[in-house]
Amino acid sequence: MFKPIKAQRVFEQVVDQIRAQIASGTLKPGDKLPPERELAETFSISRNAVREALRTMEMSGTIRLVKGVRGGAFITEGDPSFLANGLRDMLLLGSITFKDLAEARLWVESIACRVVCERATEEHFRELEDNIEESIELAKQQRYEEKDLVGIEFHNILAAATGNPVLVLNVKMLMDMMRNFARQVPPQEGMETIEARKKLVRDLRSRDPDKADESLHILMRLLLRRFEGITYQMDEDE
Amino acid sequence: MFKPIKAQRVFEQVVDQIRAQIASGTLKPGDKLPPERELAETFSISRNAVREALRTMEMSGTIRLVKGVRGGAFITEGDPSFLANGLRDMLLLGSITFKDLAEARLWVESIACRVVCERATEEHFRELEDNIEESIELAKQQRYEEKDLVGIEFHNILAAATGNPVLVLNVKMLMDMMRNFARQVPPQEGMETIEARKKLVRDLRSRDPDKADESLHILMRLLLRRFEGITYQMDEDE
DNA sequence: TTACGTTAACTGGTTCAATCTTTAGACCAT
DNA sequence: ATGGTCTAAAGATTGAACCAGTTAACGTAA
Repeated sequence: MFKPIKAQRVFEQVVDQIRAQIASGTLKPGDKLPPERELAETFSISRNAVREALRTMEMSGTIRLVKGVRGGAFITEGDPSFLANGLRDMLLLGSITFKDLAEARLWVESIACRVVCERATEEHFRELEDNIEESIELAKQQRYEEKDLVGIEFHNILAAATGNPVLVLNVKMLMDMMRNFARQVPPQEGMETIEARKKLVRDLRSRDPDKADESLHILMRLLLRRFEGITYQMDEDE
Repeated sequence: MFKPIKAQRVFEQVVDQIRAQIASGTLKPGDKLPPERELAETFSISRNAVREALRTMEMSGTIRLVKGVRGGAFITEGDPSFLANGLRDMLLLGSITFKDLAEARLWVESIACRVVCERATEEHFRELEDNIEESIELAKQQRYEEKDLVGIEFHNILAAATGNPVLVLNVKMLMDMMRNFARQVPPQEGMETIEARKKLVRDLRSRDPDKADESLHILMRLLLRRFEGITYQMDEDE
């Protein structure tokens, strides 16, 4: 019947008002908010309260804060990759193991592959191939760390090829969480995963979901082998 | 070769240090951080900087701030429902449509159903049935808003029955985003969705993934019908 | 003894004013 | 052109003060 009373803090009201402006279309991506001092004055609140509000929105990826002249708070386009920051803590808090993560990732990417087989355009396949070429080039130059980053990007591109931004978000989150584990193992130097990726793209191109799924499993097995030590460590914790 | 230098702000260093404490196990869920004033002193920074750090961690769901004596900053268990705040903005910023969301949800829950067929225990099925009973009870009492909340919980229970916390997290996120849309339509009064849920649980119990998947599709169609107006609105925007 | 009100202390929430630091651009000298 | 210096704008940080909610301890009256 009655709702619990929740003391709304000042900075929360500020966030709500700015959000409302975004919702109503008054503020669009790329727009700049007034400077902190000015916001404080128009809201008749302290600058600290404004800062906490901006900090909140920065952390949720809604705005980007840039310092200096021509600086300020800018409404972002809406790239949700920042979300991983909060999720990383979930890992630290021990509620998620590497095994859970790898399993969920396989499930989600498996869907992605099936959808890609149905929907992807030639353009998408080319993007995936370009990404692989980039990995090969970096491997030749022995720039293994950058190669790993490009390798992660491969999966983001794969998700993007589904055309569903929610799935992209999902995969990005999972990849970011994985990267947290990746720091614990040396960067990949071999070419097996690149070969596996090539095979996957071939299967996707031939629009064969079952073969693509199989290729994905091969790719994931390579990944798991690389993280073997961590997997064991996780198992022991259980 | 060189990486861009990113000035690390004071509050970010604080967040990192606290995170490190969590990672090392020194800080566990339920633990209380020292009061703001004390943290400021030990870090040799101002209280405002501490506050911005705490605000950041509060927004990412890592800590819970409570006021008053015996108050302070407490490490949370790791419930990721906070993500909805940031994701809501993604919706507002137009990078995600209702169609994308519903589609992704169907994909993810479809997996969940298949896994549940393999893994769920009798206990899980009972939980689902108890949830349905609760919905029926609330419907009889015409407490439709609470009934809707219980209905959302049904899907969280379903995800939990997979035993994979990452999937749970995923479903919770999607449900939170959906709830954002749900505010725009009147609460559900009919019994069709409850019947559909009953059928789904029956199929899950008989461990028949294909029939369960079909039941899930029926359930989703009911959902989509309810949100029809919004769906159209989204389509027009495209 | 029990119930109720009062008070004190602790803690996050907020304000204010000042200073520090980074940045983009303008201007200038080499 | 290249590099240096200056300046204004904006966020980053500080420190001190005060506000407000919460809890426990205490005291008083039924």
